[in-house]
Amino acid sequence: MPASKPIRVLIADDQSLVRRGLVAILNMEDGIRVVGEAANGLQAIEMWRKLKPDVVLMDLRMPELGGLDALRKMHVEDPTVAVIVLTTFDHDEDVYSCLRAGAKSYLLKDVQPEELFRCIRAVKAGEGYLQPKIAAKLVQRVGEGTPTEREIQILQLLAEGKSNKAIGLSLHISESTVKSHLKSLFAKLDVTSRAEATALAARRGLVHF
Amino acid sequence: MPASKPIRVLIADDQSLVRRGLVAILNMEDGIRVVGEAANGLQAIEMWRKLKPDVVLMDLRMPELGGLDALRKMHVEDPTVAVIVLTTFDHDEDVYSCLRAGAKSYLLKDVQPEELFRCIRAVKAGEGYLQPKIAAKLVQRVGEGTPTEREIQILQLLAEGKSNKAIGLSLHISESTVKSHLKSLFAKLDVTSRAEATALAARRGLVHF
DNA sequence: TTCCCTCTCCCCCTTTTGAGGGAGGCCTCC
DNA sequence: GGAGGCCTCCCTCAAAAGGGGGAGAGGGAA
Repeated sequence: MPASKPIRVLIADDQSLVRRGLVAILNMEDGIRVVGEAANGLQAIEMWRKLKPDVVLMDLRMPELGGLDALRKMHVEDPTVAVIVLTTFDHDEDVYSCLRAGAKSYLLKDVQPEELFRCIRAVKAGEGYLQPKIAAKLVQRVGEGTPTEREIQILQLLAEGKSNKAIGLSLHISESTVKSHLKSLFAKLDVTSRAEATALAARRGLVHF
Repeated sequence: MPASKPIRVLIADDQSLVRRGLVAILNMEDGIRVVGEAANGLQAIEMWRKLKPDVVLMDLRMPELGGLDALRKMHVEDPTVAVIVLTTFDHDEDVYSCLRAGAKSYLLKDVQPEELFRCIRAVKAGEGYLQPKIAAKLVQRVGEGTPTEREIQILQLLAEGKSNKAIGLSLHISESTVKSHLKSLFAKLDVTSRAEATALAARRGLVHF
């Protein structure tokens, strides 16, 4: 029992129910201590600067400033920051973005408490921690064509029900160009219609409604 | 302080993190006692029969048997059953379905613990409990045309990227009929394209990917 | 430099979609 | 018995979408 120095954890989640629950669970575990709670990204950064916790447990969907942006800002200030993203959604796109932004781990909220403890300890030790489910997504990712920024932009407008012409007007490009982008986007997503593309975008979290 | 008879609560949620958190929070509150935990709908029904709790706190998305189906079965056995649906999503369709199925309340997980306690006490007292946000959805609901079963069915296939012809083949109806249904569906949803319909269906939870 | 990718735009062509009508059969509710 | 809703199917027709091809400009990497 390392009663010497408990791991100091900061929690960032906008749902107070989840926050309180996490506090209760983590504080029951030996060697782990919650030292702060934040309800949004701004608070999280602020408290992180003040408290310098060993590990940050961060939700993604938060008001004011999302977890991803908060993570990015922390990573700029301290590239060694130990952030575990803990979220309900396994939107592929979020996983990639967070890990690219320097997250040490990406956990789904259906994780077992014991695994969460293991993860916190691993991250505190400077290691990364990936669930097999998440790791599989990364493997799948390589090789697949990744949509470009422009394509995502068009996908967003498409999902709002806009026609190719309307999309072209919005982005100040010709309808032909829109169709051209959509052709390569459809190929990358492996879909054949805009309805299918919209559904897939919703599943993967490519666009945010 | 009613130290006399605490309200006996059963929790049904597949995420052990949430479950444990709820237990910790609820048990800290005077007059409320968690008497059981279930990880899916089947377990929930089983434990509900055995324990006869005063109040059931139920998540919707669960393996084996979802919260809605579990709620329905309980309601058949005991129409006075006191179920509070506690979920992350405010998909309009879920709200209507649950309340129609006999839920006494529909809470989002971003609820404050204090409001959760109030809700549990109200429901135990035989009252319903609706957050203003949820109540507003119900008001909005009336007057709007509600999609029929058939329309939802077609919407589902549409969101999978199927063409009208393919949808017709799937449902053993003519393409003309599909177009006919889509016309009234579009009017009800107030959209003009299938991509828009798909996006709206995703938001409202009309279809399940 | 050459190669590859992205973004931009164009052509051609067929198929699908969406909006307008209408109509008959089958329900249920009043 | 009607009224209204739903499901089924039909017609027409213009617009949109999607699949095939090509092509030039720019940028970054090998």
